[in-house]
Amino acid sequence: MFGLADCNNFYVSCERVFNPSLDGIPVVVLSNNDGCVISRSQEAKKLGISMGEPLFKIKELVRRENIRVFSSNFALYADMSSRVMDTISALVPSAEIYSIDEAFLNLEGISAHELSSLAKKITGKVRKDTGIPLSLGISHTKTLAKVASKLCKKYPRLNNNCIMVKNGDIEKVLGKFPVGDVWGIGRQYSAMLESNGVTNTLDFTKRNPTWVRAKMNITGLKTWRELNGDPCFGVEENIPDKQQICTSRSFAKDVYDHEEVVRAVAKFTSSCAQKLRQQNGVVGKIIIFFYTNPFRENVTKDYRSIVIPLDLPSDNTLELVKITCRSVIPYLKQGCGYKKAGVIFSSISRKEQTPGVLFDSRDREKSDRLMKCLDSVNSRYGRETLITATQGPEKILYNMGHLSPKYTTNWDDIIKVVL
DNA sequence: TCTGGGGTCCTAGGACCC
DNA sequence: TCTGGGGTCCTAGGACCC
Repeated sequence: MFGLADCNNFYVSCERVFNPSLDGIPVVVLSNNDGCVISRSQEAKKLGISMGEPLFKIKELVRRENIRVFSSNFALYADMSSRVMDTISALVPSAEIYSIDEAFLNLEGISAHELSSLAKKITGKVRKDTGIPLSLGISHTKTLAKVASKLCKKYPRLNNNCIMVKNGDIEKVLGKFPVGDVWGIGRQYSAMLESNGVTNTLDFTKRNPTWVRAKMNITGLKTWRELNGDPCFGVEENIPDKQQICTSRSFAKDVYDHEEVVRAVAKFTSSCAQKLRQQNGVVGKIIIFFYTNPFRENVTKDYRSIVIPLDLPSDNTLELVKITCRSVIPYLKQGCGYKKAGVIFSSISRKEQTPGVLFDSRDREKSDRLMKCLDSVNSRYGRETLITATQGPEKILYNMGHLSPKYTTNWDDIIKVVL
């Protein structure tokens, strides 16, 4: 048996834990740079605000309905997430943290009559200990458990628990479940299925597997099998190393001063390097991209991505920043106002498994000591206490005008709240 | 004026090997 | 009429996820 635990309206719920005046009223949380809506309270959903809606398109609605708006406070959400995940993990044989607000549960060895009380225990304890409302779906496969958890959100009378195990029940549910809402079936496939006469999920499960394989490849076939009760995915406990690490941001304005773009690239590179060292990796290839505002007309447009293969794999912020900044300069076009830039680390390998290089003149021990020092200063005194000179004092602005306090991770904010 | 930021897996096709 | 047979590795692009 598999479970899927999914926090309801997670970012909004995090804001509400520390600010109960937000209960019962419409609340939304915005993406970085205050661009789009990425989390909505039930009341906000009722007002017709959809996921990914740009803020400027609903300005009038926000004013009229008195909707409370928040910038994304990822320090807070990440900390709340780990509290939720710890609470869940303590109650089940094992769990896979699937995203910031979701976990798959391995319910092996738990008898059918115990499931219901366990489910109540999990949602109850998470609510009590962390303040976060949680939906829990249970079924024979991960994909079916996902369906069950979505039912919780649709039917309040389920009380956030949905155990979907009887064949008759499953058929009834799938007969009404839109195929596009199934985990693994996105926009393209649901359009394709619809044009082939498949609308609900039960229709899909009745299709011939050969047809599914031909139209949707092996991934689609696995989804089909899972919906038919045949598990294809297990609960993965060990978090694998990332194969790619990316840091990118949109800027508040179009940036014409190219020195500012270079500084941003330095900042993104440092951030990637720090994430890279956390998993003891070294990077073999870097991709830098930057572009002008794609939504704006009548301006000089530019979109570029630069691929830099490294001769010597590295995890040293100073080396990497030097490389990315030097590489980006010749490609920035005069007269272009850049709106977004990013850095991707690719071809990542584990440091201890990377062979040495014959003509490597670098002093790796010294480099390791320096990076260790850099990371420990920044972890102790705050993320950008120690930065490269190239990164310089920050000038590029990011819109983050509705940020709540870091209630759980920043001492100044904690003290403010307590007082 | 204002439009997010991360990731994964799979496949086809090209370049290469003997 | 006739043009080998068996592989691997890499990359770009397309689909998906939250």
